[in-house]
Amino acid sequence: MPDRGDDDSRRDLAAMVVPLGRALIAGEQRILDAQQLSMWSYVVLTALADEPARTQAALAAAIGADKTRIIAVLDDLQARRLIARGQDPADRRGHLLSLTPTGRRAFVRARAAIRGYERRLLDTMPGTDRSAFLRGLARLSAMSWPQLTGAATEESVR
Amino acid sequence: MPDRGDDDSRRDLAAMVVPLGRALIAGEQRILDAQQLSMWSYVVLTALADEPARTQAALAAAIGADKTRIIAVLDDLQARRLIARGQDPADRRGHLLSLTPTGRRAFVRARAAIRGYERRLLDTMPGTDRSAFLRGLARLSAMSWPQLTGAATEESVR
DNA sequence: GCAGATCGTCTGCGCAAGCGTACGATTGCC
DNA sequence: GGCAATCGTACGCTTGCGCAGACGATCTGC
Repeated sequence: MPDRGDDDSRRDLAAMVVPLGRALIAGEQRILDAQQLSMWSYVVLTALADEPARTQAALAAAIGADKTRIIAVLDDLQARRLIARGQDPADRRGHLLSLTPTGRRAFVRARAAIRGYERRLLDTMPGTDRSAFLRGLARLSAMSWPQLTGAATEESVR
Repeated sequence: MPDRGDDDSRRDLAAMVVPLGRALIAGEQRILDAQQLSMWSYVVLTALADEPARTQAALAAAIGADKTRIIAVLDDLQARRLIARGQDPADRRGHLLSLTPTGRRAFVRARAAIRGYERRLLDTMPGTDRSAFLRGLARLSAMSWPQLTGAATEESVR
């Protein structure tokens, strides 16, 4: 007999995931405030730490943001010498975006603080649950948007 | 040696949880559209199915909504005979809120559709991971807001 | 070398949500 | 019996976000 017992009583997935997301955002915002970073700034730094971007449009697409809404963020980060916004000699329309050494240090510091915060939360649960939780979360979050939303109407996901 | 290997490379919790929440909302919205229900309507029905409310303010507080913003929702649900908004003989200021039989049927139908959707998503992962994932998620989402956000600044969570 | 696409920037619209205020009706305290 | 508090309702303000359009500068295909 499959353990469907908890299925009827448990709350909806969205009813747990969404408020949790809100709380995580609020908690991380606090940490980032201490580092004078906004959430968007941190997302940008994360993306650029992964790899530099050849255009702002590409960066915006990579982080799922509106291309017009990251301009102010980039302006700020550039003014604080955390990123470099250089001319692309091969295409003078675009801007080459990369982290400065200062920017990379700031990012590493911010991420360490955030990782510490998350670790404190995750350490609330047993170790085996924690890794399974992270594995499951990663799997779901790796699914594409059409896959995730499409399962609402189509009959098979796999 | 603890398995910290994935910790340095994995994405931030919030970066996985928040988009997942958005996708879940979008998927469930699709389902609810088919039942002519909004997300707020569904949340209200869920709360009232659990137990009737003695005042609108209590209901709003229970679902974490603004008391002024559920008025239109209640108006609509009442007009469609899904909820009953009766006068409280003991306190003529408040309204007794409860599900009508029709409302309960609509709720059960909607929840079944949503559960099916979530099951299709969860069945993507191995069974053992699934239950651990749900357990961990439930644990995190059961933590209070001050607990979740406070871990950002304070040193102990437990 | 010209037409059409792309890039960064600016501006404005629309929507949803939270928050505060106000107000009449009503209740409970003392 | 009077005063503060509560309930439901309406209104407006503000913030954040997505989306769209426009513009000059620039690149690419042909």
